[in-house]
Amino acid sequence: MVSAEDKVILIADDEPRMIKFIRLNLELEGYRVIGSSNGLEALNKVRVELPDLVLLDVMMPEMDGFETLERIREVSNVPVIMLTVKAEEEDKVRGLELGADDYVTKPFSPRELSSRIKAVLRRTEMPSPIEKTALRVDEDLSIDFNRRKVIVRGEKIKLRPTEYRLLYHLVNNAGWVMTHETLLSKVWGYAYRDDSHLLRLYITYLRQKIEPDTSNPKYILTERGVGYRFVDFKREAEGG
Amino acid sequence: MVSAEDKVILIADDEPRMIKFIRLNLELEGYRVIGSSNGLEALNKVRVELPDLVLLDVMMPEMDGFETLERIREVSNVPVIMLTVKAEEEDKVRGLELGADDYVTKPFSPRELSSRIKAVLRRTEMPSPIEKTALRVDEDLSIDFNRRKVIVRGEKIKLRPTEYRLLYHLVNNAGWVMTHETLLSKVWGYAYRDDSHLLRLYITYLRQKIEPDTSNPKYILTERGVGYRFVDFKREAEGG
DNA sequence: GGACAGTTGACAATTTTCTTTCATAGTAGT
DNA sequence: ACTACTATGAAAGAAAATTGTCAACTGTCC
Repeated sequence: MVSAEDKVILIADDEPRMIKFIRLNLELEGYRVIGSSNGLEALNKVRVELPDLVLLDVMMPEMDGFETLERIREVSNVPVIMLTVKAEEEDKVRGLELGADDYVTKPFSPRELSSRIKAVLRRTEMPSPIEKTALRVDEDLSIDFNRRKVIVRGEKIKLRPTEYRLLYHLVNNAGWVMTHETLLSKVWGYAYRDDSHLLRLYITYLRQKIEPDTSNPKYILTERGVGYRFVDFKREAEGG
Repeated sequence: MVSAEDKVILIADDEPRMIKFIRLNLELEGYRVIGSSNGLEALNKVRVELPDLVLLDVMMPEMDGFETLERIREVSNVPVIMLTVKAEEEDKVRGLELGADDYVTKPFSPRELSSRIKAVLRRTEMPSPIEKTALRVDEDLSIDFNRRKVIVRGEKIKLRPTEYRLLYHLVNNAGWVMTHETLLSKVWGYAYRDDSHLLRLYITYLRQKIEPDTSNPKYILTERGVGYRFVDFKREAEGG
């Protein structure tokens, strides 16, 4: 389904030549590569593009790699590999403590970078779901991703694997709009990113299973022309 | 947030610096850390200290990680994560077959180690050990894993060794979905993890022996595309 | 040999996935 | 308000994958 070929890698580096160099090599291996020239841009793209891995240059103007990493960690658990010129032990420790997954010192060979990426992806591929136990969306719907159980108005419902994966991505980003492309890419793989028919079909399936009123959805909301959004139940509950 | 409070982690590594590095990071997260510099020492401490998890370096003088793991398994079911320098596929297989719970390759980041530990603890924590006494699933089925006895509608039935092991893993994780891979790996060994045909066959055998109606199973439920799940009889009984 | 556990092969039944088609709802322009 | 247009939703069924079962084959132990 989602093969290694569908992995999206985000690079943040203020040196355009470095981005070009990395992009060239990674695309050869079948990754999809997104570039960004500063920390803030990278931070935004992490939210929007949901990359599978981030390469973060430590030395960038304005917002350096460490600060960027810190702020990425506030919104995402995406694996991060830090890039730096010197192998300062102190930098390394700091990066790792802030939640980096690995460290590569410049200059590096394409082979080295590639093998580090593979290693990190392999390690982090384990299910990183919403750790807790059952998730209570509201009194009518609760979802337990660990036990793979969805309860609708007191009854356990059956979800097919694809429906389940789609729901997972929607709920995991509750409150945020997921574009058609992103959802297709995450659930079916990058090659399906234009197949909006499929997405609509499975959205329908899901709604028929969890929505009380299909023609007036309260969980899976349509964002016309953009994508879908799962209701932000965490904030809704607070009443703010 | 999973509290690491009062979890005890035992490390076995002949490199004092590695122990120091791990200790530093794990204590920051609230674990209690016990070090040991060789396999024999680790084995003793497993018996005495009853740790919640063991980190076992593969390469140690005298008694290596595999042998240590083997001997630990004779006296304890404590979860074990193996540490090794290279991701040798062969080593990995061997470790998993001997009953390791996970595998981390050096060098690793604190973040990675921490998340692996959390994952393993979460996995191994939930299913309460059913060893103690005979288990009454419902009025038609009870199982005594101590005496290797299974009673179906009042009559003792005979299970073959493999059927028995399969049932054991299913019941031991009642309410949780066990993936094909996990079951195959636990029951037949890691090398069989792709042989889903075998699994299906034994599921059939088991059902024919314990289910009142094979075509509508009430104990062993199919989770299509994923694996199987033994009914969560503990919760079902409560009526929640 | 005979009994038994384990494994492999074949195949039908079932379920899931995807394609196609048509209907409907929303939007912009007039 | 009407029309034309686009995006979305729903229905039906073909195609593909998964699952359950029967039967045959292998090897071991007595």
